[in-house]
Amino acid sequence: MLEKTWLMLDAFRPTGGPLRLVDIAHRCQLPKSTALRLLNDLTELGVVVRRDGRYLLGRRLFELGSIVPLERDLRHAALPFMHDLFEATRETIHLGVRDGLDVVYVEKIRGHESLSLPSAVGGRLPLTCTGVGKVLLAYSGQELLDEVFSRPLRRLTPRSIVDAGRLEEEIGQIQVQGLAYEREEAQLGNACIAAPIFRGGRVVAALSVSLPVARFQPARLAPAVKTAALGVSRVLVKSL
Amino acid sequence: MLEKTWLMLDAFRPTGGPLRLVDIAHRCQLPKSTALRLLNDLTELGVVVRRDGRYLLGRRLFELGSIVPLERDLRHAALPFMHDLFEATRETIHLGVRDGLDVVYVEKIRGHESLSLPSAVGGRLPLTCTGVGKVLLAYSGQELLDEVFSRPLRRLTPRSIVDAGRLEEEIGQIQVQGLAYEREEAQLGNACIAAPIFRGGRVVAALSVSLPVARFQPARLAPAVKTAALGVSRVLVKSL
DNA sequence: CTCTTCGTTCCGTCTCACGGAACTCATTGT
DNA sequence: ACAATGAGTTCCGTGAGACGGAACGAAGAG
Repeated sequence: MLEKTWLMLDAFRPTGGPLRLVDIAHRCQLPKSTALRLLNDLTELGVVVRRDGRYLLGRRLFELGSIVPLERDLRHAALPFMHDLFEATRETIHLGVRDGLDVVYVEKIRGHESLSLPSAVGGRLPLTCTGVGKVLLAYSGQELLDEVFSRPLRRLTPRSIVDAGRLEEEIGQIQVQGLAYEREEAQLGNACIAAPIFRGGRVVAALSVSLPVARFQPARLAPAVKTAALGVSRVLVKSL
Repeated sequence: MLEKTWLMLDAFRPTGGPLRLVDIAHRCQLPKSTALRLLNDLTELGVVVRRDGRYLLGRRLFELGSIVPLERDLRHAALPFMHDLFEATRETIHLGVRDGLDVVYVEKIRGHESLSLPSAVGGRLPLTCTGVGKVLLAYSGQELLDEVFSRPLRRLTPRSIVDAGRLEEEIGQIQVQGLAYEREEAQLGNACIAAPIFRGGRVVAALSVSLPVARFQPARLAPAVKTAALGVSRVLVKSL
């Protein structure tokens, strides 16, 4: 029953709702009566909320999610540097960690005129399609690389890297430069530059600047991103 | 059983762990064997995580919490203005909403040298002890005020307002000025100025600037906070 | 070496989660 | 006007599995 509950909550991805009863039941392959009962229970608990007949994820979930320790400490350490980076570049800043073969975005800073990205805090994208993901991949060791190469590479745009050789080469470059570039591999029109954040010798996260390809100037952005990522790494060493 | 599960997750407040089995069992008034079973289930689901014998809240919770729609839309609308405000003041910025008689912080921006506040995203404080809370209180209607006054006012510091008359008077001032001030009522050494965010004629949130009392200059901060809050209100009207 | 204290395992009891079926209520099509 | 569809909801008999007391093992503390 617990399993069913969390399956239902997952059904709310990626928007958090609003969803109708039947949709939820269908996505989870559950009988309507079962779905209804569980949703009623969850509503009573404040985990989901009902608004004009539809269900949405509720505040209790938000509150608990906000205090998840790993993410919270990382964000706490990284946010000031992300703000520095934002002020220096005026572009969208992302902080992401790895979970399996995905990158999960943990924090984001955007300006008024920000481009709309397929990423959102709490969202997932394939490691191989994003700057943040490629950095994490390049520093996470051989076993992970083997696993990535053991299945076909996912594609989000015509520019996504789907050739294993091409990716391998790029991973090598990233390891040398300490930086990853990405051009329209996650979303057309969008480019990104990313740098790794370390703790105790291992990558724990990555920082990136995303912007329209038209404005993409790697040489200008590279030092700023590197500096910021390094700053976060230094704080992490002390605090965690 | 659902209820027990969420009771257990609440036991992780406010830090998210790490907690020992017995502590969790004790906080929830559950037998050890029951607590163990549930924690095992939750661990398997990725909702909690086990690290050297202790339990912590896990990433699945973080991801789901991040996509809770109400909070997400509000944050999305407010963040650019919060950054403006941060750049103008270089002080800690908060965004909070009301839940019952508490304020729940939904977003926060802080600089490198930031003061450590009792607030954190996902954290709760009594409405009457914070700038954000007092603003929300002042614009949420009479029923809420009645409820607040129907029980003794909570105290966080020697300066917290515990006199009903005093609070009533201040509520009046807030309604006139469209701004709330707070001096060491939530934490000694800390002051704050807050302004309401509206949507469809009702308060939905409040924005605040927090800083050491020594640097507190209401006259300088007031216009910036008001402008930012107004900006958010305008965006909300369009988008939601 | 004994006394705690914590995590873990086991198992008999009985609750309550489960989901099929039937019902209501709009909405749509003919 | 009247079926027909598809939504949300209610009901209830069955049986899986949640429950928690008790006993066990391990690791410190004094």
